[in-house]
Amino acid sequence: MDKEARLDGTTVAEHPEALRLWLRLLTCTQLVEKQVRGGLRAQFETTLPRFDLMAQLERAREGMKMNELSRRLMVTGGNITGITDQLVAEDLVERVPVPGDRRAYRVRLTGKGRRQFADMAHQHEAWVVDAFAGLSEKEVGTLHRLLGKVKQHTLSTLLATKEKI
Amino acid sequence: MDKEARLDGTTVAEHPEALRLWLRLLTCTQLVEKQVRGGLRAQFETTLPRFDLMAQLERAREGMKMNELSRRLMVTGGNITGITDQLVAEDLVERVPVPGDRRAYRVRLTGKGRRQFADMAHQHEAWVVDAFAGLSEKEVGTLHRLLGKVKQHTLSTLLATKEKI
DNA sequence: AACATTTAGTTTAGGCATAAACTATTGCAC
DNA sequence: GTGCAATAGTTTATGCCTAAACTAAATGTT
Repeated sequence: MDKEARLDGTTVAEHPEALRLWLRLLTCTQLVEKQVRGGLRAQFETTLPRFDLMAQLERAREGMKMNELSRRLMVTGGNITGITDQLVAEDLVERVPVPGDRRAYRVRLTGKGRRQFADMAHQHEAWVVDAFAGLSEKEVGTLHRLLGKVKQHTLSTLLATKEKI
Repeated sequence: MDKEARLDGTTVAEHPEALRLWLRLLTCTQLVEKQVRGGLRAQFETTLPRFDLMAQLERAREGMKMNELSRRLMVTGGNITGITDQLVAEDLVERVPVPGDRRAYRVRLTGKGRRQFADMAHQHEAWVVDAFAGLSEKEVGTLHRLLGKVKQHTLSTLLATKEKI
């Protein structure tokens, strides 16, 4: 049923716990993502990347530049171009020029986009709350804290790699 | 830098913790995945899906049927067809007929595939261990346990949805 | 002013993933 | 044994995503 089954004696001789943890983390993420993607598709005929992009814009009334979106969503610029093109075509988002820099523009939600996002965000929250409903409040806190440590550690080694410190 | 920035007051009025947790879970997974994908690409000129498929086969000496791979890796059959085709072309994997069922066959590692996988698995483990090096042994255990609860809960609601219980 | 570098965004080629339609075989009901 | 549903795997169309090459505009150096 899932990848955790992959584990066995020979591969994980030395640090089985880390590998097991990684596979479980991956499985959990995939399961929740599957729920969310399915819901977005079934109820709103949209996708997670489009939702994510709109979520970024929702709290930037002035809009956001492409490279900012790219950084925030942790995806490449070309990808942002593609998704933005779609959303523009459906009039959910618009490109507005940046005065003083003819290379750049800001992307921002249209009225239609803002309304549609509000609907989706509401449902989205419900799906996510469901996904973690098996945990107590305290457990949610613990999980958040521990993942915070993982994030910190990984981010710093990632930066170290890139900047050759 | 990452999606967690997405959060703000209006969207998460009721269950901010669950949403925050979800975004952090997603971020962690993406960060670790990025490390692993990058490593596989740089050092072995391969990809995570290919590695995952070979990992499944490594512990099935007789090989595995396509639909079994599909279930285990949680991806569609068509996808398995494509990845298997590539691996066959590189002689890392072979299709062997199943006696008594001319529709099916088993996919299994070749000698070359088995040797190459051993190398990769070794490196892979190192990357994963690194990713969680910021946690104590006890914290790893706690994280694993809590994610186990999430997995259980999500799996059961997912089954409930599919089977219309 | 002239030239190189950087920055903003797009395009292209290719891999991964899906859903849905398809082919071929199996096995069951009758 | 004929017909038909289920099963095994593939194909097709489409979308996400990346890296790398590209265009155009801005900036910095001399």
